[in-house]
Amino acid sequence: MGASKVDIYSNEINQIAAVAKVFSHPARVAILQYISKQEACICNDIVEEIGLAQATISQHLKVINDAGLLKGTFEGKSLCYCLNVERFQELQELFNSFFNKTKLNCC
Amino acid sequence: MGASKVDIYSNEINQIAAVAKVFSHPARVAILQYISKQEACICNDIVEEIGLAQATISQHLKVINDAGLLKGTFEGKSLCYCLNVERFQELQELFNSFFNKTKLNCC
DNA sequence: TTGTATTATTGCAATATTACGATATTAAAT
DNA sequence: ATTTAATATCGTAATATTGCAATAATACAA
Repeated sequence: MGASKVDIYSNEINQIAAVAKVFSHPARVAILQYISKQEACICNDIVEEIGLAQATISQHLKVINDAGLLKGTFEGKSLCYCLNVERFQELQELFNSFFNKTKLNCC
Repeated sequence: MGASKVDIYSNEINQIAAVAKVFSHPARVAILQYISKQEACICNDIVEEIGLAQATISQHLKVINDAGLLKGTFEGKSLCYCLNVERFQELQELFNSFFNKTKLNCC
């Protein structure tokens, strides 16, 4: 007991939940927002900006990356974290399709 | 350590994360979907439908309810869980506004 | 190669979530 | 008042998440 029973739900449902989980921690929302705000997506003042330890930020970045939301590129010296806007859009559409479908037949 | 540092983020960011958390468990997504599908929002076959213990479903319903997404009414004998579509719409718009704002200035 | 700056990984402690059985609570029916 | 049903709450065990310090790994510069 204690573990989510992922196997009893449809793929669609698990997918929605997995995507939502990415956005379900304020640090990750803040990171996404910050990354997108940067002029040329310049990098890791994220740690200073947000005020968590570097290890913690790195961990959150991994979660964001696993969702396909990062597009890493190199620009001179340092790694550049960049939002994968296409994927981001994709997730938005996934959400909207769930919301719209759910709204349809309700009392 | 281990607890989310909610106080270092803006209200907006915390709000997004809180809303996402509701949808971040497949059982809750399934419940929302099921509730909306029901003809007149008739009630708690949710337990049978989803296949978790009654206590567990009740727990998830509490989370959904705390987000303002339930509109309980009585219809004859038994409690009727009903989706609060207005609130649901509100959350959708919150998400979309975050997504849209974030998409704007990116490389 | 050696140093330096940046990011990732590991190990661990604190906290949160998930799930369930058992036990209330509530409301209608008898 | 009792019974019966539906739902909520409590206590507890299992698992997951969050956060950090310490330690790798990586890449560029000297």
